[in-house]
Amino acid sequence: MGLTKADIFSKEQNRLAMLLKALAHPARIAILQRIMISNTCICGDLVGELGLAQATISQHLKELKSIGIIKGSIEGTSVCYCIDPDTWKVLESTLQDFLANYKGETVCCQ
Amino acid sequence: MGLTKADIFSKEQNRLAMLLKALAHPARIAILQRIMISNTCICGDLVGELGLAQATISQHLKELKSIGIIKGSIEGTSVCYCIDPDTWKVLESTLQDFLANYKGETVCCQ
DNA sequence: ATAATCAATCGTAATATTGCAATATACAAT
DNA sequence: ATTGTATATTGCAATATTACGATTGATTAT
Repeated sequence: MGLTKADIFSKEQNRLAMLLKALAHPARIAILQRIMISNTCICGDLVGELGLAQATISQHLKELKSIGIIKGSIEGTSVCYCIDPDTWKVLESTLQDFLANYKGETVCCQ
Repeated sequence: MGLTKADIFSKEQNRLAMLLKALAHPARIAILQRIMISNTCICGDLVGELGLAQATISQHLKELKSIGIIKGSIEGTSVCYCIDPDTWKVLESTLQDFLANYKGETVCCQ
């Protein structure tokens, strides 16, 4: 069908899946790394650096913004994007909780 | 176009994106949580619990398996799936590295 | 051998994602 | 007002994902 049955999963499961989905693209990984390293970001820089068209990068930025991972503010003639600390904290703790469920190797599947 | 331009990104960026993509679905989150909590897993159990068709769950398991997050072995009449410790470690450390790039709030975007 | 059970695969429909050219919008400088 | 510069949006084509019914293959019980 192509439509995720979100209603049969918990709010937390859906939220984590959506956050991960927003991160699950090399261009968005690269964009976030770039924002984190320079501790600021202007879209135009990315167009030159990433090798993707301006429309495509704008679209990826929009996706990251819509889920709340980044936020942007107009900085003179261009737009400054940066990580949203609150969402980032949620992401970190949610991921940590998820990963922490793993208790190490099992006795089966050997 | 719909085809990710994998060649313009680094191996690490592509690998992380692919791992996250494999996790980025509520059904796969739920499956992994179930495997982790019970410390073992049989596909049939999931069919009853998740509310998805057997074919769909089998497909999600295949996806997790193909990226190496889980591995399966035949356990009598059914198949036993469990977390692959090696891939899990890679996932944990790669994610940690990625998240650690964030140095906290910036001075812009206020 | 036959039936029963479990999981994988195939085929297909519906929907989502990726990427970009073209265009639009917003603002600054002239 | 016009031109330039930066980003957003639209429209579209190509491809990927999600879901499931139907079928197949493999194993166990009879």
